[in-house]
Amino acid sequence: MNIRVVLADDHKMILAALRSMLEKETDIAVVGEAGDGAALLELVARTMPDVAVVDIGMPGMNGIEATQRLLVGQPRLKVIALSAYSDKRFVLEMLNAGAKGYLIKASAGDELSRAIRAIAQGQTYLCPEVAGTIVDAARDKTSLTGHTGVNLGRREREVLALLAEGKSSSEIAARMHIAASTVEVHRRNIMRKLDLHSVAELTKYAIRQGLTSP
Amino acid sequence: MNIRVVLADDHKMILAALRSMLEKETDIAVVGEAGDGAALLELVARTMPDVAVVDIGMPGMNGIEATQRLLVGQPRLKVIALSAYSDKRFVLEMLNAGAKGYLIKASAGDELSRAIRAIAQGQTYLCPEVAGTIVDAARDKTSLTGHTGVNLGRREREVLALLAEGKSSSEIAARMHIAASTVEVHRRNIMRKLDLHSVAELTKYAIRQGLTSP
DNA sequence: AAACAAATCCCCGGTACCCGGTAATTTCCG
DNA sequence: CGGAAATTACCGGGTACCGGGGATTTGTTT
Repeated sequence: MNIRVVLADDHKMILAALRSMLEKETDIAVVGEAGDGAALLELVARTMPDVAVVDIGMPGMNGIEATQRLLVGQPRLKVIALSAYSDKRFVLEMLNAGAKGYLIKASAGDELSRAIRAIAQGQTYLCPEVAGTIVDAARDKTSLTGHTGVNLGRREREVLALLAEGKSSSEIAARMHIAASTVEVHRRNIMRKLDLHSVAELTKYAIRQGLTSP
Repeated sequence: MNIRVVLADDHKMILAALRSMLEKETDIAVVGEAGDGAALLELVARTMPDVAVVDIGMPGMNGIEATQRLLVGQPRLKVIALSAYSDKRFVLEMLNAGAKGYLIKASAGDELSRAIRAIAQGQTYLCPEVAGTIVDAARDKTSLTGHTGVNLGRREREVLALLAEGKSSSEIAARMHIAASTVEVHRRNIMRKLDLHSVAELTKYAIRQGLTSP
């Protein structure tokens, strides 16, 4: 019985490359590809796969949000997160969202098929780099017991996205039809929540989150 | 006669995936993989391939610098740039560096093999998105005739990298053992040269250049 | 030698960011 | 319903960014 897999990434070429890598495995069948979160939701509902390999950094709906929504409708689906970064926040958020596996793109190529098989059997698979961050986080149990603390509000995400575009507070205020002072409060709350202290760090976080493109 | 190809990308999994995609083509042989610019130089000198597929965003030596150095030693080598972005500056810099092809990762998967065949026959291959930016640039011929205007000095690149890390001017000054005022001059010169006007834009540019990781 | 670019340093002024606190309203969830 | 969170808004202060100018040294090019 083949393991039915769908792939989600915003780069078509990466999708095609991952597909041909997985097609070499006789026990794995790639039954669909999606370029963004919305397409992934539709694809999963239609094809009912066993495993979804989801890139975190996708435009529009990012991988974390897509995973949350996905598992509401398809609780039996197994999700493997695929990301360029092993950032602690992403790992925890993605696992909290319900992902059963986490790989970084710097992992060896054959780790993906091994992860798929492990996850399909109900196991959890983390690549070594990520496993390290998990045990670190387990030390200060606050970050595992509660949520990660990084739950930005809808408006805060909007502000963050515009900040990362290079917009000034007043420009953002005009765009969002609120006072500049409010924009500043949002920014400061974002910085406090994420423990970041400069526009550069905010920008990089927004890029990792998929809120804007580099 | 097979086309001998080497691949360079900082993500091992992407390398493996691209390799298995290309191995389906009977007339293309992948003879090596490199994870950064230095490894690519060594690999090319050792294997003497026909074509090098180079990701622009690599840590350490980025794809543009690697391409320049590569073509000094191996003028007959054909380089295909592979990037997540179709930014005008990168396209022009990469082509000026000597690349014969430019693909974005959002291109269709089979474009890579088509591009490799075209380049191996001495042609030039640009994906549609990039071709558009080229003709746009051709309109104001200044950007094609002369250099792209983006020739940052060594110190300017150092400042830019630290700025994109979230460091303040005084922190950068301490790190580089120069006065804070000098750091500010560098920053302003960078902004003027690149026509960017905020730390967020500088950060994104630095990321695209591979000067820092998101 | 002269011309030029790069890198270094300083001054000034304006603006926007960064951080602190306070507080009202709306929205969401137990 | 009641509390928590999100969203809205303002005040004030310090610092750093942003843009303009000028000046010197060094090294390269012509």
